[in-house]
Amino acid sequence: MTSGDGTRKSQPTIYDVARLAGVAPSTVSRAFARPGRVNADTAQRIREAAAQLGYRANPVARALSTSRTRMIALMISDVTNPYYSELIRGAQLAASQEEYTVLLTDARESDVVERESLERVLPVVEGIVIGSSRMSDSTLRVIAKQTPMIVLNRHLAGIPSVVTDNPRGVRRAVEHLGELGHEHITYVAGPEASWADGMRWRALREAGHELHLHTRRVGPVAPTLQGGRDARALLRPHLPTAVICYNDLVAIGLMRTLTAEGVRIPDDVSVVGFDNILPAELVSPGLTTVASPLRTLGSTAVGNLLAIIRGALHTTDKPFVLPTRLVVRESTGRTARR
Amino acid sequence: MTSGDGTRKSQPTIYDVARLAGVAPSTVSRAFARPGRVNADTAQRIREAAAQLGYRANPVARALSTSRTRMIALMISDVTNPYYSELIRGAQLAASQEEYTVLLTDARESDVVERESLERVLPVVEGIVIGSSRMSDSTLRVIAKQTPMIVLNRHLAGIPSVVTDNPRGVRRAVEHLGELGHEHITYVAGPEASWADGMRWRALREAGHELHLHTRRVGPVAPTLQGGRDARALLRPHLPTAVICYNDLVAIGLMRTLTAEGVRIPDDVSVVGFDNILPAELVSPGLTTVASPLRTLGSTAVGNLLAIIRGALHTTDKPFVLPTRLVVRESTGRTARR
DNA sequence: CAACTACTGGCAACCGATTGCCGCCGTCGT
DNA sequence: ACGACGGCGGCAATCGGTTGCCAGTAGTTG
Repeated sequence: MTSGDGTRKSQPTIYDVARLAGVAPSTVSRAFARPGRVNADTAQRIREAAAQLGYRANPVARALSTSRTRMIALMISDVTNPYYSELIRGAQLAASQEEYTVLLTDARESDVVERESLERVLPVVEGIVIGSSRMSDSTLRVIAKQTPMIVLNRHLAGIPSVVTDNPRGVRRAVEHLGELGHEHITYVAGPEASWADGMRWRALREAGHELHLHTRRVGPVAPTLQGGRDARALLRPHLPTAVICYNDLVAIGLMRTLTAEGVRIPDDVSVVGFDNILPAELVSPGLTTVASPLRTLGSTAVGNLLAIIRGALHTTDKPFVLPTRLVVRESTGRTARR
Repeated sequence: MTSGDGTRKSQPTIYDVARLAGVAPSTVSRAFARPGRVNADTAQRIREAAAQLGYRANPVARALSTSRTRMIALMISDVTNPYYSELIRGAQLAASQEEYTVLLTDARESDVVERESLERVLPVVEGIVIGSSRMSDSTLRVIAKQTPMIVLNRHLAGIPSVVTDNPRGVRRAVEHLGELGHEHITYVAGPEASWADGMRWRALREAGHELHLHTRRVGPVAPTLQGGRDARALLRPHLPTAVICYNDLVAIGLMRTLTAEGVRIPDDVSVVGFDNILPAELVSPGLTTVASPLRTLGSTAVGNLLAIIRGALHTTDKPFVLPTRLVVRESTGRTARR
């Protein structure tokens, strides 16, 4: 009972090529894998035979004996989040440059799914980039012991990471609000487990202190549109004039809720987000945000990972820091309120 | 010179388990693969030994002899496009239900990249879902001959596909505009290679004819925000009162350009998009759009593909049609103009 | 009691590449 | 003339499972 498709004819193997070229299979293998090891004429004959048969090396067989699959995993918590679009793009970019394939594992915000897909994928990949994860530091360390790993926007002693320069970004945002005359800034916090959240709040406190602005923290809320809607309630009874949100989705959710109430942005409230995802540019008013170099984040993570796999880069403890940039749009301005 | 990571200790194999349990490796294999084939007591002993060693079957080795990798490919032209977020999610959902892994191949809108990543991925997967592709029908047919394939929103005789019910959706949109008093509808066309584009325009013509509305077609434009901006010029000299765009991105791009010019939406122009991607809900005014069941599209495609691989589903020629739904938001209304 | 069957477990041959080691051959040095 | 050596190709083991086939045992049947 063959499955319903057309004849899936078996690909030619190294043995077929060897027979046609009149050499041993091992010679065929070497002809492709180590140039120079085989006599130029022989190699030429082999290449012709291979071309004639349309031979392509079977990656599975190769992986079995070399245990190099040329695949890496990229683990994220939610493909649906626009934050990851550009990140994935960057990762793919860097991977395909070295002829690697990236296996996307989407945890769908569930730790069960995360564990399962990780287990399915781990034995197949040569390394893994943790874009985001619900797993504990210790669990991650266990995994890192088995396979090369890079972590994004999170700090784990002994495990290489790539992070964005939150302090600088926050600083710029605070300066911007300060220049607009705001004296109080409220931070809408994201998930407590988020390392970036801690960084942002701390940086905000410090910047506020230096620039003589009052800071306050509310939350945490979920890092989603809904989280932003939920944040509205946390801003009672006195709506602040300036709000910095954990990320763009939260900021957008909040803006929409406020706008629906008749609150004017930026006249009544200025709102700032983080990351600069695509929708930040599309909403009205456009969202002022601390932009992360999302694509670069993905590509340097993969680049570093491949370097480690290659043995070219030594597992450095120091996080690799990527610069941020304040993108000013229309969601921030002088307050019309007293 | 080992690479910089911790000791990547080799996983235990069936040979280790066999030794510990005092049986032959083949028995271990059978104990897991065919329940009942091995005596219950023996199987129990083997399971204990495996647990003790923390044995996990090596998927690469298994794939070599069975040529079943439990991986499928999902090919799309641009991960960055929000259209694919939900689609990917749906695909992952269906795949993980049957313990399959999906390999995302992002063509980055380049045929070279598309070919390369496809070649890298094809020998490894058991089947492929074409989410979008620049490849010609004949090229796709060649590939379909080698491996099970499902195509989305495109029709290829002899190759199973999953499509959205464009005619019905268009019909609803036209009725909606008709009810609002519009008498002329302009269609901003997408890429000529797009099968969906042809469907939409044809359905629009027909619906317009039946409902006694005038229809016109401009374009084509790229299926992106920029395409939408470009579309503005095509609407001169007389701005129509109602525009249906190839997809949401085009619609949003167009709306932004118009709004920047001071054109009021929907008072001066009503705009309708297709697909109902996330930003459609976020922009102001909210975009009225013919929603595709994106997640379902992804999951049924993968579901059908796996059924074909399993041999359970026969390669049907008939496209699998998924219903659309008109989502009315604020971008459509009665025209204030004469 | 012979014959037949069902149940189990082992042997060994794959799947398709990679690679250590050996041997053949021709060349060069002394 | 003989040994050393470099170039090149083949042999065979290996990666870790899967599976067809066979044999031994026990239970059943006539």
